[in-house]
Parts: sequence; C-alpha cells; structure tokens
Amino acid sequence: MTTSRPAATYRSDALSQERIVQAAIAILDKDGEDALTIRAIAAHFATGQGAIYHHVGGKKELLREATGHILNDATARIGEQDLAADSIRAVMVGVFDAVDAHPWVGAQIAREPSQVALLDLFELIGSRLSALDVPAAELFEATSTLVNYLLGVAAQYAAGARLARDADRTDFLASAVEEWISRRDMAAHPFMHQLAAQMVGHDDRVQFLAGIEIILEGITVRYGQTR
Amino acid sequence: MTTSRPAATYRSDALSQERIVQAAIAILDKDGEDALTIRAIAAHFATGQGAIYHHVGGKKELLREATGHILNDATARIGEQDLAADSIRAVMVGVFDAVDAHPWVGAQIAREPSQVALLDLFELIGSRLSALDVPAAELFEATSTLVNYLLGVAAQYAAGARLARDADRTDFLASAVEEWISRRDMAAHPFMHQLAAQMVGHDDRVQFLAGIEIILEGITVRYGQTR
DNA sequence: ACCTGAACACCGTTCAAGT
DNA sequence: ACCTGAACACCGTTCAAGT
Repeated sequence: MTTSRPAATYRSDALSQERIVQAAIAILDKDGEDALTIRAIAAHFATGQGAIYHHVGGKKELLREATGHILNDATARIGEQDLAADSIRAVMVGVFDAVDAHPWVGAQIAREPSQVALLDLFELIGSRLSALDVPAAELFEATSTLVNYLLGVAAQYAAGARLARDADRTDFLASAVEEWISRRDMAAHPFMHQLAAQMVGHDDRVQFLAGIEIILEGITVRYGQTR
Repeated sequence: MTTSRPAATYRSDALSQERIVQAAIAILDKDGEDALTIRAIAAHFATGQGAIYHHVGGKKELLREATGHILNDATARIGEQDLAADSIRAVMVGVFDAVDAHPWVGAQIAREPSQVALLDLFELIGSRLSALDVPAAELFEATSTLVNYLLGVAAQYAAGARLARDADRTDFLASAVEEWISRRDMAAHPFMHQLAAQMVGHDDRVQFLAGIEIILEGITVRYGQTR
C-alpha cells in the first residue's frame, strides 16, 4: 500500500533551521549585527520573509541559535587536561577565541547570559573548580566570578568590533583615553596617562590570560588547601 | 544700548538637554529599555519628535548621556577610604548599586565599555591599585580584570531585569538551570544539580562582593609585596 | 506542508514650514 | 532660535493567498 510519500517533492535546496542559522552566521560575520535582518536572510534564499518564520521562531531565537552553534563548537573542541586548572584555562580561552572570531557572539552572551550554551560553560568550569578543592558552598561564587569576567571581556570585544566597523581606527579605546586625558588635568591623573601608553601595544589575549591567572590564584588562596 | 536680549522668551518649561535626559531616565527606570523612544520623550513634553533633536544628537547619545549621569552620581558619592583596597571596594560596589537601581545602565556599559564615565572608573580603580604595590607594568591588566568582572556582572543584571519584565518569575536563572538539568543525565552533572539548589536563596550582592575579594586576593598574591 | 509577498504596526531621523 | 508634525526609509511580524 502506498500510505507514505517522500516528504521533499519541493526544491532540493529547501529551507531548514540549520541552513537559516548558517546563513545568519555568515551575515553576522561578514557585515555585523545590524546587517542581520529577516529580509536579508529571505533575500539570501530568494524567498519571502514569511518563509523564515516557518523554521525559526523569530529574530531573537535566530540570534540565540546562531550563538549556541558557535559556542557549542568552541566548547566541543576542548579536550580533557591533566590539571583541572588547565581545563578551566582551555574552556575560558576557547570561548575567548570564539568571540574573537565572531564578535557578535560576545554581544549576545552579554545580552543573554542565561543562554543554554552558557550554562554548559558553567558546568564545565564549576565541575573542574570542585576538583581544585573549592568547597561546595563556595563553588557557585567562584564559578560565577570566572564566568562574569568572561562575560565582561566578551562584551568589550563586541563593542570594539562595532566601533572598528563604524570608524576605521584601530585604537578607538586609546583615542578615547587621549580625549579623556585632554579634558582633565594630566598631572592629577598619572595612571590614565600611563595607561594610554600601555594601551598602544597591548595584546588583548595576553591581557585576558593574565586576568584568568589572577582569578585562579585568588580562588586557590581563598578556598584551596593543597593544590 | 540694548545689544542683548533675554534668551528665553518662550515657554518657561523650555526643553533642554538636561530635562530630556532626566525624562529619559524616568522612562528607562519605569518601563525599561524598549520603552525609550524619541516619540515617547516627545509625547512626554507634548511636542514633536524633531524638537528632541535640537537638544540631543540622537537616541544613542541620549542613552550615553543618561548612563553617564547615573554613573557620575554613583562615583561622586564615593569618599576616600583609609585603605586603598577599601576604596576599590567602594567604587565597585557603588557601580553595582547603581546598576541594581537602574538595570538599563548595566546593558549600556556592557554595550559601550569605552564610555567616558567608565574611564573615570578605570582611573579610580587603577590609581588605587598602584597604591597596593601593583607594579606599573601590570597595572593595566590588574585594573581591566576588575573592570571586566564588573562589566560582566552589570550585563547579567540587565539581562535579569529584562527577563523579569518579560515573564514575571523571580528565579528565571534557576528555572533555566532546571531545564538544563532535565535535558541531561543528572548523575553525570553533579555540579549543576548542586548549583540549582544554591541558586534559590543566593544574594547577588554577596556573590558580587565575593568575586571582588577573589580578584583582589589574586592581585595581591601575584603582584603585591607587602600589603 | 511550505512558500510568497503585501500589509500592519512600529521605529529613528530628517526637513519644510511655522512662531 | 526653537518648535511642529508630516514624510522617509527602514524594521519585525503576520497572514491571506497561492502551489
């Protein structure tokens, strides 16, 4: 009996959530957050806007999905390290590199920190902190310190990419600092003056790593017994 | 000679940047970020949208101005403490409380970390870290660790307020964790299971303070010589 | 079932016209 | 100089109509 029929008698390049998310990622990477519109995606598949809504719930969900996709890729690649602390470093750096490659991911995880993919991160870091002898009662605060730090760096990265797109200057932050200084008494603010100098040649990644070490060290001193 | 004339022969409740910013803050506090539209502000002053553009550059600038206003208030209230570390705590907590009272500020500083008001913060924290014996070469990374942590917490706060407005549940994060757990093998993820329990009664402010201590401790151990 | 594209209800911003 | 409000160029989302 012919009770069933092949489902896809339509065009072979049919839409799907997966293909739409991939197209969204491509648009976001190429032209930034503002370029992601339902109309742009529809145009990419040479169809109407309504077709998109058959496969994704809306723009917000699409952004969530795209972010989850990148984040899952980033954390899936992370292997187990011998030392728990090294595993934590690997997770943090993995997300950092993903945000570096896709700055809009930074904006999204700062906007929606309760994303499922971020909870995976919480688990990855938290479970390894417990291996570092952090007592159960303090695991939550120790984990969230690392995650919040990561969130802050991610947000800053996204902002940097946004500014770099708007105005084509490499050192937007440095110039913001210069402006800050020029409006104030320079002698009264030796730190900012020195900061402006350090800012020119600084490496974001090195700086991010230094922050991880500071926090891990703080956690070890505060909660750890042995090592 | 009558070379000058009183400027304000118009209605006494004339528009001004200051009044517009105040109105924007009121709208943001009452109805959230989405409610801030140029039309809403114009309606508040019973005028046309164009009038607003005579006093502020646009919506982005208005949001920047409103954020700067709140942040300046928050940092201006901070007095000098005996210990440099206490001053740093006061600055961090001052911003935290401001974000707590005005969650949209958290979203804005995460979106534009190069805001002038945030550089003030950088100066406030950085100059005090140098009093904590942090060597000049490492001042930048130590300061940015604290600021990035603050940025992350601020972003999370803003997201929480947004979710609390959308759905009226107190523990959105807890329920997100519950969902996360329900989709996975619970026994394989002891940390998240325990986390869900800790989340119910946790105090955001206490947790934030714990993170500050972790980072300050890490900075002291890593860079400080005496105390 | 899936796609199409016009229509709806918004935005931010601009600008000729008023006072 | 300042204000007014229509007009413009967009959005996300919905929905009747097609295949």
